[in-house]
Amino acid sequence: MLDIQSLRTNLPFVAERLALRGVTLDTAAFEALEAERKRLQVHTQDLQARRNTLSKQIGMLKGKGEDASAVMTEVAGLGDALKVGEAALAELMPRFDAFLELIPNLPHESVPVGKDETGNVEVLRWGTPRAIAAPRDHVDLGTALGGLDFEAGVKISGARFTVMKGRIARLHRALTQFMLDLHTLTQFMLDLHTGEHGYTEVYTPYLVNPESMFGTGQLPKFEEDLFMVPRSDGGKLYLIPTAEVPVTNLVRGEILAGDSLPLKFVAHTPCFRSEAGSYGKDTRGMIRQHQFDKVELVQMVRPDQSWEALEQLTGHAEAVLQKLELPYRKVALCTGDMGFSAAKTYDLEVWLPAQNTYREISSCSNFESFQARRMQARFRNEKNKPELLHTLNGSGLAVGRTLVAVLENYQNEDGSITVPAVLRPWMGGAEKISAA
RNA sequence: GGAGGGGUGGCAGAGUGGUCGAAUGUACCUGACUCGAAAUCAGGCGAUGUCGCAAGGCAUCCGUGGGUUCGAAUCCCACCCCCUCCGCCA
Repeated sequence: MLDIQSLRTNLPFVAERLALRGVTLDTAAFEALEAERKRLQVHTQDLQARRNTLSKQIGMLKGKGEDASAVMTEVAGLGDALKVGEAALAELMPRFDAFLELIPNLPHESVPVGKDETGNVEVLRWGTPRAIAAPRDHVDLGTALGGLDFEAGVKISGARFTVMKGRIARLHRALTQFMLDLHTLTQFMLDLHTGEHGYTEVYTPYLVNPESMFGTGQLPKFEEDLFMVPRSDGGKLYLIPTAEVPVTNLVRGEILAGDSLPLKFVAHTPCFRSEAGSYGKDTRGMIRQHQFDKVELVQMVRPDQSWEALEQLTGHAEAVLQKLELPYRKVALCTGDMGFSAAKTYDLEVWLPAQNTYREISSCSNFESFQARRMQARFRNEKNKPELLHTLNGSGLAVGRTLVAVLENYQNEDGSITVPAVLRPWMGGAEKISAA
């Protein structure tokens, strides 16, 4: 959510920045709402003030045992006007809030201007794709190895669900879990992030309430992208589309001590996305699923440190790719391609030989105070006053897509997969995965 | 699921219809004392919104939402959450 003051005092600027995102701010509608709000609020609060003053007089008169009937008659005359004013305000304010809540964040000045993904700017390339003659994709490779079963996923749940088996499942676990078994790759990811990067591991609920979804910006605008679980009492829970939601909401409604920042969390969770509106996209393979695992990095920082933190956090995600020796590129999303809540986003795209292109495997964003304002997440600043903190997050990494990248980049001519050296401790020392 | 208890400021904890945004303690800030610190003493210290050039004023907030009343932290209704015990359960 944007700062309402910025709209009041600098509406043309806000509209101009939003226009870069392809969003047209209805400034006339805002000004009308604001004028109405001001008129009603001043009027109603004035009536409330008079009522309060007179009521206090009644209390004082009665305390002294004097007659208060004249004052009581006077205050009774305020009743109707007050009720009308309060009712009008109660009707207006939700409309006012709804208007604000649907406005996306303003892009940071360093964000390249563009209208869609073609406007994104490559910041760097790391690694050189290995020359692979006639590369096979992860579907062929995984199916041939008996480790990916797309038909089973369809039978059990439907399109965009996959079953993993055997050593591929273990490879995925190696890429995902920390302490479930003796050695896993997510343990490697989590070890890297908790050990070398200073993050605290958290385990969170996978079902969250609407307030949490509002806090990070998924609601109210993007409900169709979520899986909703109705409760017997009429309430709702949502399956998390990313660990960003439960982890960031850890600080919702809190006023943190200034010296507790920055907070850095890492969480491994499944992620659930309905993928509404992407019916024809990436229908083959594991690229776009309703359920996938992700290791997520989240930071809460002081406002003056969030831009440094974004570079740092992105570097942490890059380190995973570098240790896996997967070629990737780092892209600064342009104004027209950024998500609703982000002020700036870097995507990391990993090389996929079978697609002969780079595909998104991580998205790292600084939300500045946009989420914090929705969540009322604050810290005590130098003046001991509550101040909104800044939030950031990034995938470190999406595990399913990392598995795809490992299968495709480490494939051998005979269809076997070389296990990346850094993963072998979590694969029982295995150097290769081959058929039977 | 059953029975009981409870949700008040950063924390602890008073307050059961009126001068209560709320005693007190603690934390924190400022000052005094000190070479400095601790201790002690004095003063200050909630949040949000809003009006105003400013000084400052006003409104709202005592789990949430309704209601009663001239007036609600306090009374009524519903809901949420926490704690204790019993039952059930991985």
